[in-house]
Formats: sequence, structure tokens, C-alpha cells
Amino acid sequence: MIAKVIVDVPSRQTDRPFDYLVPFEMESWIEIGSRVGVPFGGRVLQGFVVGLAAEADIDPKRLKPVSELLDPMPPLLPDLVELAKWLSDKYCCSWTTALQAMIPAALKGKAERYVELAEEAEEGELPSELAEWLASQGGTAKLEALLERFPQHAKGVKSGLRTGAIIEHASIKDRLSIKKMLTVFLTAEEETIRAAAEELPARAAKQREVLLYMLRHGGPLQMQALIAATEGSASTVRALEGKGLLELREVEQQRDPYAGREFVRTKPLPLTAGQQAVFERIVRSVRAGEPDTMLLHGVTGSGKTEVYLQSIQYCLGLGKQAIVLVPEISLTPQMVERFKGRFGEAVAVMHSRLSNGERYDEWRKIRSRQVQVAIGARSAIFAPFESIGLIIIDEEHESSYKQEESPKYHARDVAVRRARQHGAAVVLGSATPSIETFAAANRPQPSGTAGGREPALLPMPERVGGRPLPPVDVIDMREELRDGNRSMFSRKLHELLTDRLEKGEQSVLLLNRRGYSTFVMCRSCGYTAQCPHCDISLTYHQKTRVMRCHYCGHAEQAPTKCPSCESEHIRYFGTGTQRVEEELAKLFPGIRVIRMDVDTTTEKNAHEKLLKQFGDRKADVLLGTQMVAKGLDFPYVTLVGVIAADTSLNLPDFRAAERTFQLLTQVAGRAGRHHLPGEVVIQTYSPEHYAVTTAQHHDYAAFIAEELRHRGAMGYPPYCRLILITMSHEQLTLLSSVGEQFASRLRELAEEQGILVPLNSGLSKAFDVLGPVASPISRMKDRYRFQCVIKYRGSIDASALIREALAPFTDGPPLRQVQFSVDVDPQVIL
DNA sequence: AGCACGCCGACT
DNA sequence: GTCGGCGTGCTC
Repeated sequence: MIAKVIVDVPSRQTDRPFDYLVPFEMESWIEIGSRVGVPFGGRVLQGFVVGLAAEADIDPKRLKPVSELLDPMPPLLPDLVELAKWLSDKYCCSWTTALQAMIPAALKGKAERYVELAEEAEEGELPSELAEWLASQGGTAKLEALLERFPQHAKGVKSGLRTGAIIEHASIKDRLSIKKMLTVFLTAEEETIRAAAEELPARAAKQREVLLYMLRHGGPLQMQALIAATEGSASTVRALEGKGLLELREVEQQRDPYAGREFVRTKPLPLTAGQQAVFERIVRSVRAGEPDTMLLHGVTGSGKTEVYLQSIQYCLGLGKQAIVLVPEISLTPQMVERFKGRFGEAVAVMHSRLSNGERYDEWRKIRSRQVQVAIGARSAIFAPFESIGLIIIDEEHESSYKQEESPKYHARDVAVRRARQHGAAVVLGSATPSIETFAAANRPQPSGTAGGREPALLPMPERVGGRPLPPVDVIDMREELRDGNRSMFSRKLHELLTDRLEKGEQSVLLLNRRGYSTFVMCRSCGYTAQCPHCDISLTYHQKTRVMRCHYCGHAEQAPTKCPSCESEHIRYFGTGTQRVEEELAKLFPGIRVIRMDVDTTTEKNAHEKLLKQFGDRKADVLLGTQMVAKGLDFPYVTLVGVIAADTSLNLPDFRAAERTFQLLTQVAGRAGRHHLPGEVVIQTYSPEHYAVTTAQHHDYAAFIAEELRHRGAMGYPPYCRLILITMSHEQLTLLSSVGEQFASRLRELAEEQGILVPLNSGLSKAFDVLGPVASPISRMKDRYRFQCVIKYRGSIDASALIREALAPFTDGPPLRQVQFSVDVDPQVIL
């Protein structure tokens, strides 16, 4: 039997299956999706089996055998192997990069190389100290350790390996630890133990207590727990072990990040008429078992989550599994609680705050069929379920569904593709759907195709309980300034905050973080501290007084006088939220503020703790960045204030207006969700901007109409699709010439296919190459950066075209090679 | 990606 | 004469 293996070398030249002989004893274990160790170019590498065949494609004499099978159960299923191929094609990455993205980091194995002195090695063939050391290590040692100990003998070792005086063994080792716990077992039947307990001498009261406790408990118990419960000590237990009454063993544990947490079990709530209609539509689709995509457009507070929960319940009833994607930022304890509360032990939760080990354990629960529901951020779309019935993507418009590293996939698009494999339903939920999704849902369905490929639109325009959306006040901050108010709080917001403080109600304040970055500037000459390796300002960290570069990590002490003009008028701008917090304290003495931003949420579970405090009404104000806008649901929040709506509006990005509208609408939805009515204040310098006015009136349709006009006029999605290609090199001149060559080759290829047509031509197919031009961040890590933007429309396999155009540039000499990075459907192009 | 092999400059 | 620089090519 032959295994086709993708080896873990992410380069164009090795991005194809290699054939290996499957040793007889592995034949019944190896499957498509198995992880193996294989010899490749003189070393052992990790690889994935992507195919099995009776015969090899090459001369059988050249075949090498698979050297080891790494897991008892293949970590990937055939559908995921196929999905990985699709990912690599669509997003222009290597197959192995796509495969690696699907498994927990703990399974990214690396070869460990061991060396051993050959028996037939002749005296003096190796330096004697080397041979002696090896012998002292028991004849075998890690190659790494050997070279570290004797760097001067590197060459001798190499020649020893060649002549056979030293033999090498290599094996893939995972970066994982399966946690083990010392566990106590009873060695005999209850009566025997009870009798033994009675016979213990009177002085051994503690030992008797331990035995009786074990009997009462009725099963194996962790050492720690036993000691804690009986207030005994390890020696008590050890003594009983010595008497043969107890046995101690290391037992594999699955770390449960939610261990010890009680989740109140909930029952399905009665649905409103609107919820019911949507629920029935989803259920119909799940039952049909045909791929189907739906856009659930529900205003904030319309009860989308309850619809998700009941749809999942139905899906589980059919014996199928469900995946729920949630943006990282709103994978809040509240959300987890609702799922754990409804489905209990059937849920695996995967978010970035888990350790590698914890994530691996959650993943194993899925793989071993212990759970039927996976809830998690982006990468949970790869949950290794075997029969998926329903995939839910909550807050569908969130940009965190796009991965910024290779493979630069969008979880929404992967979900649709995976649903096709499983005959599953996809529900995209949002109060503010992305313009692409909304446009697709409103496109006329092609006739003849049952249901069509475009998402069906399911509206939920009413809030649960008929509660109105909160009134939104837009405050023109220019007017405030004209009237002499130089504070960052308008008079209105000040007044309402005072009112809430008096009533003991709570407020949420949002600071649009972008544009409020923390930097160092000289007020005399305008100097700002720049990174010496990147074309970007350094950010200032108040705690350590260090300036750091976000992109390359370069750090330096903040200067006390201007390095350029020697003036002492150098100013440090702290984080926006810190400044707001200070001003709040000044204006409202005694106010209790919880600040939530990157600084206060780095600690594990900090997020959770802060929200719990706020939920327990230990604070009057929750102040934060983006992360306070999403998914929070606190009954006493009756005021939401946006400090400055426009910081994200003025960014030179084609999605700036959409982002702003979404943020304003989402945060406004945090107010008045329960019995107390809410109120929203938006402060802005551009009150007439359509993103602000439409958000003010909760008018999604009006926003979309206006935004579509702009997108059409400027030639942006949804009227075309984009691909961003970034090129980088140390030498500017080389980069610029290679950039031009690449762009012309791409144009030539498009020309050959007859699709090199500008967007505004009105033809159904168009393909336009813009650039190359300098990237917005024109230098990073000492490399200059250029970019091309591809705009295209119609049924064009643009990825294939780009891969073909790229080939001559990535196959060249490794040195002085320009690096290319392809981003299909980029979120930001600036 | 790495690790071979192979062809030209500064040393014993 | 050799050691070692790194360009080129291949890995089942």
C-alpha cells in the first residue's frame, strides 16, 4: 500500500503529495487524514496522509517507508483534507499551511534527532572525548545536545553520520502534554476494605477516615481532592498504599477550563412570532440535509441567540452536530453560559484565551464524539465533526472572521464550503450584516437551481417583548467647542451621566480606539518617534515608559527631550481610555469606573472578571474600546455614550463608513434591553455623515442604500472582488522592478484569457490590476513594501491566475528573492 | 525549508 | 594544494 503524504515544508516546490510505502503493520491503521513521520531529503518530517493507493507514481525502488504513525486516531477526516486543498487553492497558500490551520497547535510536531554510536565503529574513527561522552550517556543522546556540548566536533559528527560510525534515529515529538493526575483507587471490594478499616490500630484514625471516605465516594479519587476532603496528608495515603489497600496511578486528564463552574440549566423559552417563523425556516433546512445558507438579519435584542439554541437542539435531535462561530471579542462568559446552560456537557468551547493544552483537550472532546456542539472563534469552523447539520456564524459582519496570517481565510466562506460537503445549513446572524452578504441575499436567485447559491434573507425586525430601540442623540462636538465646552464630554452626555449616577443605573462608554493611539510627539517641532525598521510611529507604554513598534517589536526608552530639536516640550499621549478615565474621575468625584481595553484584559480571565464586576453593579460606568460594543447584556445599562464617533470614519479605507455604522448600531443596542428604557448619545465632529445619521435612526436599509451608491461609484465590493498582493524586499529598486514585472505578467495572462477589462466597462467579466504602488506601511522590519490591488468581477478563477503569475517569481534563487503575500478578499486595503 | 553537491577566492 | 564561501537543485 502507498500513502500520499503532504510533508510539512511550506514551499511551492514541495507543495504536492509524495509517495511512501506503508509498512505492513501500519496498513490497518493508516487512513486519509493520518499524521505521520516520513523521511524526506535526509531528515524526518511530519506529514499528513491525503491519499492511499495500491501503486506508486514513481519507480518503486525509490520509495521510502513511512517511519511512524503519530496518533492512534487520525486527527483529520477526509472532508477536512479536501477542504484544506480548497483553502490552499482559493487563498494561495501551501496545502500543508492549510492542513496545519485545522489542528490544535499541540499537534504541530517537530522531529527530534537522536544519535547512537554504531557497534562496528572503529577505534579512533571518532574523537575519543565524543565517543566517551556518548558512552557515558548510555550510548545514545539527542543530536542537539551533542552539538551543544561539542560545537568544535560538528564536522566530525557529520562525517561520522556519513560513514555510519554514528547512527541516527529521528522521531516526531508533539508539543503537547497530556496532563496526568495522581489518582487513588481502592484495591478490593467494599467489605474487604471495610473490614481492613476496622482492623486498623486505634492510632491510625486518619487512615481509617481516608478509607471510609473512599468507600462513601464509591470510586477513584484524585489524590489532591482526597487529601483536601479528609484533611489528611499524602503520607496517610502512601501508608495505605503500603498496606495494599489503595493503589496510586497517574491518570490522563482532560483539562476542563470550565471545571467546577455550575451552569444553571435552562429550558427553551417560548418564541415570539418573528422568532418562530425564522426558527421554522432554519429547521426545515436542517431537516432537508441539503446545503443552504441563510442570513438572519435581526435587530439588536431581537433574540437571535434563543433561535440559535433551539435550532441546534433540533439539529442534535437528528443525530447531527453543530458549530457556532462567535467573534473572539464577544466569546464572553455570558455567551458561553447560555450554551453550557442549555446543552451542558455536550459543548466544547474554543477561544484564544485557552492554553495550548486546554485547547487540545477541547478539540479531543470533539474528535472523540464526546460533544456535539462546538462554540468558538474563527478556527472552530474546522471542528472535526463527522456529520454537521448546522453552522451558525453570529455577528457575521465581524472582521475577526478573517485570518490575517496565512491561510488568510474568511470563516464565513469556509463555512459555506464545509456546509456543502456535509449537506448542512449555514445561518449568518447579524443586526448589521456585511454589505457583501446583504447584497448577495438580495440578489435575484438564479432560476432552475433549487434554493440557489445566494443566502436566503430571514428578517427579525422586532425586539423581544416589543421593547423599542433606544432613542439616539447625536451631538455636534464642534458646537460644543463653539459654546466654550472644551471637555471630551458634551453637556448632554454630562447631564445624562449625572442622572444615571443619581438613579444608580449603569452606563457604557465607548471610545473608538483607532485614531487614539498612544504616541510621543514634540510640541515644538512636531517630531514623532518612528520605528527605525518600519515606517510607523512607535506606541508609548505609560507603565514602563518604553516606546514599542507593533510590527517588529523594536523597543526603546522614551526620550525626555526632543531628539530632533532638543526641546523639552515632548509630550506623551497615554491611551485614550486612560485619559477618559482621568477626566471622569475629575468631573464625577467618587464615580466607579471599570476600564476595559488591551491594558486591563491581558491577564487570563480578566475580561470575565471585569464583566462580572460590572454585572454585579460594582461599577457605574463600563468604559472601553470595541470590546464593550459587542454582545453584552446587562439589565441596568440605560445609557450608552460614544465619545467620538468619527475616529474610524476618517480612515482612508473603503470600509470605514460600514465599520462605523456597525459599531454605532451595535453599541446603541446595549442600552435598555430589559425593563428599564435606554438612551444613547453619540458625540461626533461629522453629525451629517450618513453612517452617523442612519445609525441614529437605526436605519440599516438607508445606510446600505447610500453605501452601495458609494461602493458602486468607487468600484469596491460588492460590485467587484478584491485581491491584495503585497511584495517586500530590502532593496527598493529591486522591489520596484520585480513589482512591475509581476504586474505586467499578470496583465499578460489576463489578456490571453480575454478578461483584462476595466471594471467600469459594464461587461459581466472584468479583471483589473492596479499598481504596484508603495504600501500604506511602506517599510516593515527593514523591508520595503509595494502592493498591487486586483479588482475583478464575474466567474473568474482569479486565485489560479495569480498562482500562475507568481510561479516564476517564487521559483527563482532563494536569496534576493522578493517576498509575495496574497490576500484574497482582504478586509483592509487602505 | 534544509541539506546535499559543486564551483571559485584566501589560507597552510 | 585545501578549506569554505554560498548559488543550484532535489526531496517519494
